[in-house]
Amino acid sequence: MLRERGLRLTPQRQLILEAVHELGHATPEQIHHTVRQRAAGVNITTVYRTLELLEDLRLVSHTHLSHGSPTYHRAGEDQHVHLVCRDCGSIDEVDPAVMLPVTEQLQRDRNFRVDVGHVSLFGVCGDCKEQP
Amino acid sequence: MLRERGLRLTPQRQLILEAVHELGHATPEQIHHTVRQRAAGVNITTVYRTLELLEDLRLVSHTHLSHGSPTYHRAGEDQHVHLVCRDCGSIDEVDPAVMLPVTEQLQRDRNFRVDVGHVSLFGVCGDCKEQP
DNA sequence: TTGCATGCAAAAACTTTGCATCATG
DNA sequence: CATGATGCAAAGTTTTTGCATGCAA
Repeated sequence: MLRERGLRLTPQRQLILEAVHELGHATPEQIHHTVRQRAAGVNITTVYRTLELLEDLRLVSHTHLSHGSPTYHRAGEDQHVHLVCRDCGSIDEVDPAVMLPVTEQLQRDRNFRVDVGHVSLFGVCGDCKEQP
Repeated sequence: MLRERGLRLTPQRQLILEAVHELGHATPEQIHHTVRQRAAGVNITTVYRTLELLEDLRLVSHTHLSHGSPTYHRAGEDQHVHLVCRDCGSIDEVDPAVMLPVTEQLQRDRNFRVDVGHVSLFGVCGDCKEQP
């Protein structure tokens, strides 16, 4: 995909994409930390630049979970909806199919096409509901 | 509500809450700008601290729209779901009822309670779909 | 009068930019 | 070997913190 666009395949880019896959959901800083374990010299700047690039290529996607930095995750075929617990911060994933009734209705009523791979739903997870 | 918790009602807090209501969806900086038109001395620090407080009290809520600062909006009775266009940045609001099928299923299957007032759905609005 | 709230300044956290050097294709 | 990519340093943004002062109750 990189070469198609006249771009270069570098070790840094490979490592960063691998880290996103391994971590599931991670901030630029967490990704940087993971990459550094394999290649100590990689700069945080490169992480930011590469994440932006990978997002352009639709290889990763990001969402904002409550406060702080955005988190990046794999994108593409196996999209998923995020369930973010506002109490414990856990991130669960569900099949985007759960959104179908909503996306269809919004398509009909508002002519709005929801980007399902980008959805994060805030709330309270089962564990936290039991411990108020 | 403030007094119930032993907190104080100050002009700054009133103005900030008013600004959130007037603006609909606004970043801390936009809120600060609006508040300053009525009271020039109000500090951005106070805006941040007050928004956090008002969120605690469930009087406002925030969501993250793509990149940049979070946006704050009124919360409480008249909750709404946000439709954010990734192309033109417009923010539309819809009745949270559209989410009912999803929230019910997640409640059943995952024991996850969705905070409907906090939902933002990314996608492409009708206007932008016609102009690629 | 009490102590919560504010303003100010400074620090912290996060992200972007410019430029010389490196290394992919 | 041309030019896209990286590392470094520095600047830009956004948010948080510490502390003295101010003011609501």
